[in-house]
Amino acid sequence: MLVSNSDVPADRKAQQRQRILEAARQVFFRDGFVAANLDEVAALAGVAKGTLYRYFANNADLYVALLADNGDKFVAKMRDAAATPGSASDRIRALAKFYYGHWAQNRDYFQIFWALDNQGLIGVLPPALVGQVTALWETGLRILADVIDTGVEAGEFAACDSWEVANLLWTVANSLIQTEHVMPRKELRHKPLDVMFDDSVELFLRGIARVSAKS
Amino acid sequence: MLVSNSDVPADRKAQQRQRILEAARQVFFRDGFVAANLDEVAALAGVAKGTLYRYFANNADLYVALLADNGDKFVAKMRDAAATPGSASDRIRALAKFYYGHWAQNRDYFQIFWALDNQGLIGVLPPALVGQVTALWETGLRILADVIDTGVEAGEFAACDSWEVANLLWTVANSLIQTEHVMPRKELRHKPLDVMFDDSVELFLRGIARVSAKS
Amino acid sequence: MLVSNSDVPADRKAQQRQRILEAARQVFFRDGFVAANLDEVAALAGVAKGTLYRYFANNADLYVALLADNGDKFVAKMRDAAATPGSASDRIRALAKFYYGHWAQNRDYFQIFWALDNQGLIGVLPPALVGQVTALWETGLRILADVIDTGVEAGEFAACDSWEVANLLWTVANSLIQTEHVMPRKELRHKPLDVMFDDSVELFLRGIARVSAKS
Amino acid sequence: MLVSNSDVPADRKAQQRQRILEAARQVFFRDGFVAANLDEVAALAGVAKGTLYRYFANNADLYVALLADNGDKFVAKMRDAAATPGSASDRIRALAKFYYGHWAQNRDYFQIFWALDNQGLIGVLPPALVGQVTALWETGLRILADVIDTGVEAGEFAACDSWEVANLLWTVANSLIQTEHVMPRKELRHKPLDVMFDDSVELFLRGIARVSAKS
DNA sequence: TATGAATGAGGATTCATTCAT
DNA sequence: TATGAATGAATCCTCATTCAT
Repeated sequence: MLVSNSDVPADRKAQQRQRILEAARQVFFRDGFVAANLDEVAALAGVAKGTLYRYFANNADLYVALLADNGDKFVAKMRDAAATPGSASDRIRALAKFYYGHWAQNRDYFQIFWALDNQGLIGVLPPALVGQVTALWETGLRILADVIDTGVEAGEFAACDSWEVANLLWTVANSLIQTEHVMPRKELRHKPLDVMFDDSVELFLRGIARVSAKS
Repeated sequence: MLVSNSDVPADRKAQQRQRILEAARQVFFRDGFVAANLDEVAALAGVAKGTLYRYFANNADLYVALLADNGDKFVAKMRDAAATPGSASDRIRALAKFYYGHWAQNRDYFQIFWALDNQGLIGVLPPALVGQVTALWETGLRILADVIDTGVEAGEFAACDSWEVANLLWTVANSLIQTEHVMPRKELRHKPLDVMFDDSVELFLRGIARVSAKS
Repeated sequence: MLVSNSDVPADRKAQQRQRILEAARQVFFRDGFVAANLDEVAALAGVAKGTLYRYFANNADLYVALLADNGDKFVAKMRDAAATPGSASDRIRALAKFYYGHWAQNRDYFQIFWALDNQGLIGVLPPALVGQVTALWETGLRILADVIDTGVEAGEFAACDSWEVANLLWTVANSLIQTEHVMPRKELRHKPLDVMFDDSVELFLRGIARVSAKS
Repeated sequence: MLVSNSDVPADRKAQQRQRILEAARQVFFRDGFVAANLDEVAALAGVAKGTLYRYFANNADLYVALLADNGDKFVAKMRDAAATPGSASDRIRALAKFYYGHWAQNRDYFQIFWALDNQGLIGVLPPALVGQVTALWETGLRILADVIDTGVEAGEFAACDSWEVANLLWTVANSLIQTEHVMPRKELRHKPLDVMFDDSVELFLRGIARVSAKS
């Protein structure tokens, strides 16, 4: 055999772990962390409830894993977007575009992510989880700040505190997404989210543009 | 003298109600809606568990009342801020200042407000509540959009879709606040929230300023 | 004044007592003793909950009063029916007719009466209540047995243990009524209750008739 | 050997279920449906409170199961009694004898059965339960009516509406039982229930006998 | 005497977690 | 390793009764 027979169960295990994570994602998304029901997670994953505990120590641990799961892929793609050729503005637009698309594909993930605090989980969850999330956040900000720095160096943007500005842009993007969740009464909007995403990036870019460039 | 002494018990009742609301605010803030414990609310309010149910039909109703409680005061103050004399930009600054201050004084209230969606409460809570929150939201946006409109009319801002722009500004403000809750690791910030609030407003104002004004 | 002013409140009291009893009748009937809700009784009676306790010591006492209330009227009317002129058979028919009519007019009362045991109230309720009910029962049986005795003496019925026979007839009547409550699926019946009442009385009369009388 | 050992847990489950049902029977009998306490059921069954909910969805479901439990055995035995050789009268006597014996052995079951209406459970309980009870009732009546029909055909009984007559007999039997519960003060009786059962059957048989047979 | 606010014991139900098989 | 039965702590909500006004 090309594959040692001890690897097969290992693969199995990995697959099962994924199935559980996928089930958890759905349930946690729909019901929130506190209201989520492990019975349902188990049922959706097609395993017994007790089996969950062979893969995840408990509720919170499953939650942690859920958050960690997408993190790596996310950062990698974000770097790709930041490496788009073109001006700093273009790269910011590319980042925004990626971010929006990523959200559209992973709404539930963002949901869980934001819920971190709103459900009073910080302080309850193991510090390791909070650390992971924070690290992810920081990495994203760093990528953004770097792009802004290059824009400033190239004379494209006015001199600024790139870290703060990155924070602002990051904040705007997340907020648009968040609001989409929080305020489902779409008539308050009258513009679809992707348009608002573009518009807010443009507004933002105008806000940080080098003034002399405008004259 | 003109007031009959039968109003005294009514006052009592109102006070009791306020005490319960205050206790609920603390508990709901700390634990979130789903995890909140009515026993504890009762204990904090210094009443028996059963007494809660004389004032609020249940969990959700208490939550509703909590949200409604601050709403009216909020809108009134926001109108005051919007009526500040000065340019549209100044009035927007005043609104932002008020908003930040209001948050600083009512952190828990915002917390509860945002939790609406993150805990999957929309769809669980009585439509009346969701309607109330949405109406509050809309009123705030309307006030903001009106200020922007006057700024456009005065030639202070570029022509724009004031409703959308109001949405953006509103979003930024809320997001800064929200992020403050979600990301307590302050070292990712390096600037205090009030400064970021000011900076983002300035960035925003630059973003919507009439371009010719810059030349 | 023709009426001393101390009697007026006494009348008031009696009226209020009646109103409470009437309200209790409705609620106890609909919900049964255990599930009945004093809040609702008070509301229906148009008094405050605390007021109930000025008229009745507690739950059970109200229940007792409810049962006692109709008892006297019931016995008096039953005596009237038993005094109908005619044969013993005719008087039994008159009693049955009265009993059916009384039930039709006081369904809820019978309901409460029967519920005595089915809700495990005997043993819980004060012995005074159980005594009252039993006495009522006994009085009814005695009236019936006396009629049967006269029928036997008149050679209309076969010699029999009139007390036992009265018990049987009494039982049949109550049971028809009881079944009407317990088995609302009327299609199991196909005859209306009044007809069955009549038929069972005739069957019963045939059953106790002096055999020689038939030849 | 042919039976897989996977049936063992199934057996366990069935036993556990029976133990819970038995405990429920005692508690429900003593206290009635509304006043019954699941804590006590669990304690009596020797299981944890939560365990009840693995077997029965809730209060009412347990009640349903309780009623359904005896139903099948009851019908089977009743058919046996109806198949006794002899005259229609004898078969009716056999049915009465069975019915009395069944009651004597399953007093609590009858108790629960009758309580259906007296506690206002019809309309509260799931229609499925009411349907089950009604079906049981109907089956019993059908068996009885069939016996009466054969008696009429054999010239043993007078022509009659067998369904109505079955209803009457059924009613008498239930009522005697019911009264035994409702009126525990035995001194009102002076004859034991089994004697009254026999006597009432004889009275009934005389009542429906072919008149000409008497001459 | 009437009120109705307050009480708190009581009971149903849920669900994360454990553990024997 | 996987199972799923059992657990019991946790929490919501009800309502008869009391008592200060």
